[in-house]
Amino acid sequence: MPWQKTFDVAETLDKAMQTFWAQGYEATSMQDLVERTGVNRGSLYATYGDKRALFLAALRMYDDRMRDNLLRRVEAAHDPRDAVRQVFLRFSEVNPESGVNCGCFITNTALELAPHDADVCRIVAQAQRRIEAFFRRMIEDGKAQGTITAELDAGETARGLLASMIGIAVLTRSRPERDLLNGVVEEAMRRLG
Amino acid sequence: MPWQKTFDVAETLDKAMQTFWAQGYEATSMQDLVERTGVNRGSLYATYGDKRALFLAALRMYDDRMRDNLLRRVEAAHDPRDAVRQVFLRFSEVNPESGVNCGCFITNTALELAPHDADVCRIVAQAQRRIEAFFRRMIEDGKAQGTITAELDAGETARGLLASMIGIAVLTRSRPERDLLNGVVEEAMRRLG
DNA sequence: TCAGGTTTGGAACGATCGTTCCAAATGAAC
DNA sequence: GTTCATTTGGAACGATCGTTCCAAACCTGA
Repeated sequence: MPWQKTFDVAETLDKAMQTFWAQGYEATSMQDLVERTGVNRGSLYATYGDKRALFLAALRMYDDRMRDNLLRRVEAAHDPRDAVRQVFLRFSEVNPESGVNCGCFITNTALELAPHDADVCRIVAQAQRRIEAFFRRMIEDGKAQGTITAELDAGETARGLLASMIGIAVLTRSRPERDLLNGVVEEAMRRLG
Repeated sequence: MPWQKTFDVAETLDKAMQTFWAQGYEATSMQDLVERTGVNRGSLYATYGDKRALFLAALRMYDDRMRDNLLRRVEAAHDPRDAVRQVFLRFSEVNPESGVNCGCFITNTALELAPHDADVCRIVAQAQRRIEAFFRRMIEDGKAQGTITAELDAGETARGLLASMIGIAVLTRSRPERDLLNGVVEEAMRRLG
């Protein structure tokens, strides 16, 4: 196979992303990635660069999908109040595709790498700001439509929802109890009135 | 020094704990621990066992201190409402001793190891349940004293505060902005009425 | 003062880490 | 069919990982 690769670049990056997502950066070896993607060492290095570059590409892919496949679609398909709930449910419920819930890749990375890697920190912080802005916009829209309490401070409440969402992503990995996670979601929704 | 060690066992464990806390388990090598504690390899192994045992001892030490030096003291020194705020501030403000804020060791560990290590998961989940129970008790006491809104469901609100606290611990490492962290604390306190 | 058992420090182990390198395989272009 | 740029698979690199081991240093009890 000379003039074109024998593997799908995006599909392989997706498998690498799932591996990093589930195991973290340090706990994932290049050998793990070779086995999970089915692509050889040399090809991985030639295509994506070294381990850190591959991780950054995976993180950006996750970030892009969160923006395009989650926030955008949810905003288009639901009223503001339900849109917020849908985002929460995404992180509290088991992924129907993989059958497991690895929480949030951004949140996992925020704790493991953000304090020690400026490039990672920038991507993570930007993703968190985007979610915060999404919540704020939904709250403002909901207030305008009358489905969310008008007295709320949109900015402060959005920050609170962001923290709650992150908390859910963590609890999902340490206490995957349906009652607990649903309870946190309901408590968060109740703040919206 | 034959019949007694030349280093303080608890003090050395404290230094190891701070290293694991700041860097995580995988990113911390035994060589790091030797340098940070000033204790030699052989002594660390003879005293604490292997790396995982040392980590578990450090995690238990953190858990014990959170129970004895944070929750217990805060509960004794403040009214229920302020006690909740004090716990939040502990995780959102820079530690005056170390000069940095590494977030919450339990939360860091919840993401990195809890899904893949049953012993770690048990310690982490128990610590989280203890904080949740603390919040619930403070809410019930505050309701009885009239400083917290009587209409609140103590159990559900406590779960919400736990998630918010975890969110703060994560944001501290990825977006250490005073306005953001204070805002989340204020939003959480506002729920108590 | 001497003997005994414990701690200590550092050398050394095999395994695995991330990374590099290269001969073999490949299929489009001529 | 020949040529050739490119990919491929796996061997191999040095570094570092967690861990083990042991001679030397040491203080306590006799």
